[in-house]
Amino acid sequence: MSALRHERASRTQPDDPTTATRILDEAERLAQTRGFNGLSYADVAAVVGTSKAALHYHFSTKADLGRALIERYTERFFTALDEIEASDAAAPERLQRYVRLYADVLKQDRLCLCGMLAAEYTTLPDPMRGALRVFFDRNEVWLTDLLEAGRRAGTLRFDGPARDSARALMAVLEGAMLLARAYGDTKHFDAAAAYLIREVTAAG
Amino acid sequence: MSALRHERASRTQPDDPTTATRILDEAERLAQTRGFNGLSYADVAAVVGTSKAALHYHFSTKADLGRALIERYTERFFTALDEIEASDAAAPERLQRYVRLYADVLKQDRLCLCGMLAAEYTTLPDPMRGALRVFFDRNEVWLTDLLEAGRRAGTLRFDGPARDSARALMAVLEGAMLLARAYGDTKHFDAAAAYLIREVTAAG
DNA sequence: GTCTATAACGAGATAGAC
DNA sequence: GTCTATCTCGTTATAGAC
Repeated sequence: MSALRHERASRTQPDDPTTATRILDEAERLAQTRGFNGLSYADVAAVVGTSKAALHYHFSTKADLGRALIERYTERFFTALDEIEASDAAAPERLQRYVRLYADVLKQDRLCLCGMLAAEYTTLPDPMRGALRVFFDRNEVWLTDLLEAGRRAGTLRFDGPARDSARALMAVLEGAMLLARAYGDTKHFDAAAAYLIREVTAAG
Repeated sequence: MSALRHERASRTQPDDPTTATRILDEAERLAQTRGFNGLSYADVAAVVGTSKAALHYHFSTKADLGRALIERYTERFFTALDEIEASDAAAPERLQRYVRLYADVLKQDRLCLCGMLAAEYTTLPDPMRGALRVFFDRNEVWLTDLLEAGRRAGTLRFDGPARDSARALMAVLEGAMLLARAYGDTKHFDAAAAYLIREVTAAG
């Protein structure tokens, strides 16, 4: 028992839902609602029930915390994309499930973490900027592959390079979240998403 | 001469390009690049060449400054839209000119002021929130009217309510600016905008 | 691993002279 | 209308006890 506890304590990033994880959870929530600059160690510590100093033990600087946030978010997001990959759904259904990932975030009154951080881009420390672009690059690749497969199969329809459509798709999703939240009305998002899916889904 | 100077001094908001205007100019630039929360009185004062206290004379609180920023931006934006209205261009051409308004902002390495503020929405003082929604509401109305006119004339093509397409259009423009700036590459924006215009423009 | 205490700085805002 | 000076508060970050 005490041996086990000691083993946990000796790790810098425990994988059971302890302090570090709860810090990330609350920091993520705040970053998605108020932005990274609108997030303070004091806010996080208050909810987690610890002290500002304890936070600095786990994430020595705010830039470290921010980078960890993006990396965890990215991993979780692409785990969800892997599940879509693993299914036998056709391209339009996969696209809808992709859109639903964004819609689920918005339903929690949050923005996409990386969309929010993109707005704050010029004020972010360098390691965070790099991690952000990794997220968007991987999204672009995933979507581009999906669009090309759908076009080959005749289930998706669009003109021009698939990559351009992938970028437009990401843009409309990020932008629609932004506007929907300002209106406190997820229907703004749903309407924009439905429009995009309709445009890209082959008739019949 | 001294009478003239006195007349100017007696106004709270002079309409010649003096201090208040220069404050707004620089505050706007900072808000569009770093965000409203990333903008400080000290930053603005340094560029304008005055003091923080002088700023407080013109805009007693930061919320006042913010509201003034949005209102001036909105007026300027709709002045540009009025010019498009006044032209005899067809709907597709008008839409392209609308998109160009956004592209021009991005070329200055800025985001749409209101798109940026939408990301910071939850942290904004109430008067600013109201002013923001006025901007988006008026945009939605203007675009909806344009889309409906184009569909009637047979020059634009889209399914469903024009308002939904208007919202999707705004979303993709705001989102594409966000992503393009993170990549430091306006081509990201141009590709997304071109995709949207292509989808909505009637063939032939 | 977490605490108290505090350093060091920058923010928005105010007072009062000129 | 603008200045200097200052106040108060919140921020990130650190030191050192336990």
